[in-house]
Amino acid sequence: MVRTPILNVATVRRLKAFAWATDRQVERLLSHMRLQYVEKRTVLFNEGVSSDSLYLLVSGVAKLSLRSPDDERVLVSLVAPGELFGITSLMPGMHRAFRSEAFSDCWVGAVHPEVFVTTLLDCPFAEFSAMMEGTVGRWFALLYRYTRFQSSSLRQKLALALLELAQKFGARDARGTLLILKLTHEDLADLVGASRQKVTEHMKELERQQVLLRDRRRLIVHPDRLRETAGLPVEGK
Amino acid sequence: MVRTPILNVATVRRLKAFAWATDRQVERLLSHMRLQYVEKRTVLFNEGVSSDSLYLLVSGVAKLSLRSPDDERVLVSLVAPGELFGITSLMPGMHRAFRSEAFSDCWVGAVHPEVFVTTLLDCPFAEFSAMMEGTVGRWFALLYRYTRFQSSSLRQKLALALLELAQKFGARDARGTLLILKLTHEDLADLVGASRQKVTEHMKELERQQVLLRDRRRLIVHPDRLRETAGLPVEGK
DNA sequence: TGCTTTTTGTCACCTGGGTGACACATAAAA
DNA sequence: TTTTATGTGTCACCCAGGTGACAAAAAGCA
Repeated sequence: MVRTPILNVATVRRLKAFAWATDRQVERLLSHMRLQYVEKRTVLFNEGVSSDSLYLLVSGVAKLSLRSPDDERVLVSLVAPGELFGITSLMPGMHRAFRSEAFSDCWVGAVHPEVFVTTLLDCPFAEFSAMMEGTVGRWFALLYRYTRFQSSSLRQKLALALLELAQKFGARDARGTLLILKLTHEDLADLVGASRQKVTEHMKELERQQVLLRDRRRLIVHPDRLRETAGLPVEGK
Repeated sequence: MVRTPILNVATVRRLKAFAWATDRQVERLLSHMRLQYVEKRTVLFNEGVSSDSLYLLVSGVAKLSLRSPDDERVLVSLVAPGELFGITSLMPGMHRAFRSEAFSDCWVGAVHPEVFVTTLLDCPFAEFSAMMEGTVGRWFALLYRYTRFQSSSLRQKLALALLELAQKFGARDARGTLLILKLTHEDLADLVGASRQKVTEHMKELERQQVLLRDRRRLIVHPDRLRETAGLPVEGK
């Protein structure tokens, strides 16, 4: 039998969560929090699903992870009691970046992100989340790329990096997406954490496979094929 | 001679920056923005310094990078026109995580983070930034770790990961910092992106070097020594 | 307490990617 | 132009870390 923990202001303070909030705010927040018991190994949410809850870990350890294309698992982070997680819910456009599951038996509190924002910060949720997306949204993209890197070959890393560059610096072109940047192989090497020589080799190979082509020192890439070599699901399947 | 670009609401819209803001807000923001020309290779800010400006890239390409202990450079990201960068300034406690320099000649607009927040979101800056720190602050720590991973050996990655775990799950102990978690070598392997076998080897070695010790299945680590093997500057020098 | 399952430790062997070296091509500068 | 600097292509060689395999040790479980 598991005893339900008491979740009040004192508990929250002990957990060092919401340190900046007043007692009244915390109380209000708690009244909207659904406390739930999650058994070890249970999945709280999966990567890719849309996100509508923000979680506070009350006790136990939660795990954020990600399954790479070749089915390797990446353990992104372990969440300690008192930490908030499931933060993509603060940016409504965004889907869960990671899967979350209980690393040990846990007690977890769930709140709606709107309630969270409006009780702790008096400003409309829509404004706040737009702000978040405009400022930190990009940082998530970075984190996403780096976690993917973890279990990728150099070739895949290159594809991933070029894909990101195509999104940022790409211009439509008859032959594909033109990168309006002059990048040396050394720059790419620094970006993917590899040696210049190997980058040269792989770029040649990607060219041979028609994944990209070069016009002087400009790159023209084929996003779908890049996505494929990166091991990502191809758009429109 | 370089022609100063005109920065008005129309320009901002074209850049797709602050898409969520009203014309009036954008106008107000622009009136507080200091536009500056930054020549290729010039450093805008260095990692580790305290951050008091938020930047909007108006034209050109900016670069976020980081120098690892063994002087390897990591190119974290290239910033495209219309993007905001120098986002740590929104969390006052935080120091710059990366160095920023001009990848090509750039025009950059700088604003004070307070002005930014209070014009776009009517809520006190202090509250907003506390909120940011409490929610996305941890994500920055992750990004930081992953960017460091880029140019590290397995031994260093392990040290880095254990250090993070010690901060989250550590309890003071006579012999060092006790991790209140039962972690298998496989968990650690997933965390650093390595094979279980090699993790075992390195853990044995770290034990031999007294960087950590084991009490049954609990780890007791020595943060200073971990920091040293991770190639980070040791606290208190 | 014994039995089963999960971890740990340690091999031998293989491979992706790092390193240094150097010729060649391309750009920038004079 | 010619000169000089910077980027690219391709070697041969080396090593950190991956893989598979298996025995020993712990931890759970009846």
